[in-house]
Amino acid sequence: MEQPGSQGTQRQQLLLEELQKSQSEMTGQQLHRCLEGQPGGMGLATVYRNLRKLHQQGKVRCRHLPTGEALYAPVDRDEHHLTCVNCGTTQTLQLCPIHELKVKAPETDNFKLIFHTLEFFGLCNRCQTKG
Amino acid sequence: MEQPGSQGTQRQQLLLEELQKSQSEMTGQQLHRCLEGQPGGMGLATVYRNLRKLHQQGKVRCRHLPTGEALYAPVDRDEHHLTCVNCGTTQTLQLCPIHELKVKAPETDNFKLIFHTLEFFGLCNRCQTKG
DNA sequence: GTTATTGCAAACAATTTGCACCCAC
DNA sequence: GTGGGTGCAAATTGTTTGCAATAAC
Repeated sequence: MEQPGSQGTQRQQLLLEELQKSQSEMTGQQLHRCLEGQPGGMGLATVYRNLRKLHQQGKVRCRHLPTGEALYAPVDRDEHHLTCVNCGTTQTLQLCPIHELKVKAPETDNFKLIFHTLEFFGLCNRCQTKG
Repeated sequence: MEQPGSQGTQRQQLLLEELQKSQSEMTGQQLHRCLEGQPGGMGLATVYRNLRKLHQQGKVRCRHLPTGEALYAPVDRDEHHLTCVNCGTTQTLQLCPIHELKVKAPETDNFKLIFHTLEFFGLCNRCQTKG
């Protein structure tokens, strides 16, 4: 298993930088397109392989759209999402309520927490009034 | 848009009951297999169509395995998960830290919260010692 | 040299869709 | 009879894998 502190391979580093640069979360496909042509361009398979490794190293977090696409973001970007179950639009929530709270549970005793994902679902303003 | 309070169709009700009955989260495939043969048995397409509707009505929550499969659970079951990024095993966390905390953010003002998903990632006991 | 990483194309699997049929009202 | 819900099978799509070539150390 790759050690947490390691830099990772060049390609992994590149993906991570690309994600850091981006304002928003990116899919594997987007990362692939985005790096295409560039000197560091890489095949789709490599993109996915490295995204998985980055996730295993706790450097990258992902969530899934209803379409099944995975959206990736660096874990150090501490933001979460508000998604409308009706229209599917998402807004970013800068605040993270978890960090104001100690997670205290017997289950976490033997578990080394690295990051978490938190997503709120509900109805956006538009959909409330439309409904 | 279906109203939040509605009972939904018979099939939706059946799926919801099946999920309530189950101790653990279920995939679409499992629900399909599980209902097959039974009088209420339904095609795979119908299972997915109705799961989507249940999610839109805020009655069902889902999270995705690294494999891309979606796991469904009733929203009223207030549990979350602890997933090991290395071996992928998951434990259930009965406590929900969010409920002890008011989510106070400008973004949530016009948003009607229905439910949320929260998942912790890190290293389980085994993988910590192995690494 | 040995081992891990890559690219390509083929394979995979979960999910979605087209369409004809059926049911409820 | 009209509109929505359903089953089936086909199509779609994101992701993974096999394998030979390549780069890392």
